[in-house]
Amino acid sequence: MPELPEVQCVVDTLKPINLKEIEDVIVLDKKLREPVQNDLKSNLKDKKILEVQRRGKFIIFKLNNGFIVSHLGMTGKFLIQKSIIENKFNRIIIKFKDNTYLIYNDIRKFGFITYENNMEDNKYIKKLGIEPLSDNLNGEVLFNLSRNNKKNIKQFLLDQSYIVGLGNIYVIELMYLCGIDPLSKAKDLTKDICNKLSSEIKRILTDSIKLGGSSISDYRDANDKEGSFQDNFFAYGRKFDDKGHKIERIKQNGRSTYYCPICQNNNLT
DNA sequence: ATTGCTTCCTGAGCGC
DNA sequence: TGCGCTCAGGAAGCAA
Repeated sequence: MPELPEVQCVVDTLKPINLKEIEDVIVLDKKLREPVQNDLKSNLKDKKILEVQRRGKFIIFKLNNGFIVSHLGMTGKFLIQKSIIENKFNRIIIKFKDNTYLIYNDIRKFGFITYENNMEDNKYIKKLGIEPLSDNLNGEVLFNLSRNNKKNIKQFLLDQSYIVGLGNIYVIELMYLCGIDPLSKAKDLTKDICNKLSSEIKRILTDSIKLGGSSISDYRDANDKEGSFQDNFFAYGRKFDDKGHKIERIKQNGRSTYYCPICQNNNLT
């Protein structure tokens, strides 16, 4: 579900919890992707939230002592509430000393929250690749990363150890925008396509963040507000593109790919 | 070392 | 109305 823009919008809307102190943690369901730690409550009690950051699709809450690391999976949400709004998918409730709440709500339970004493060598974070909105990503870096890479291009872009933050939707959109045949291999990318891809990655992610991300069904920010970037999709979920070309839908590695066989042929026009 | 299939979980939407 | 099927912003874990 949430890809980089959605996670960034959650992080941005979590700003009001900065400097709040945790009074209590109520675990309603321990069976998340990463089972809720037995000592989560004791580790979080009396801690102060200093800052909320994003790394890839992970959310990192920096505390005065230690960190919370979280991933939203497909349907995870963080919601700031003045009083608890009952919902059967609320999984963890963090109560602050000012009597406001941070709710972790997750229908499918593919997300998680863990407490970490330090972030050095964190098993999730240490595997992550380049932040696409940083200067560390450019066409040349992308070209070098994809050399000799036999993965198909979609798998390559989805792999969080190369570039972080892209998920199924944005990869589909990017391949459409750059005229990339989804059946081609990463090593088939030319320098020109890598340059184009790099700039389109930055543009589409930035544009989506401005529009509050994409809400397909479940995604909401910490204020329970929807994004609107889904109105700007060129390929994902469409039957025809803007040119009237039929959009084909195929399965790649178990996930849907929408693409235009006419336009997506790896030739820059 | 890679590739690709299955798994975790719940709900929506479809055809019959 | 209800059943059975497929699909859904992710990604670890496994077998081949």
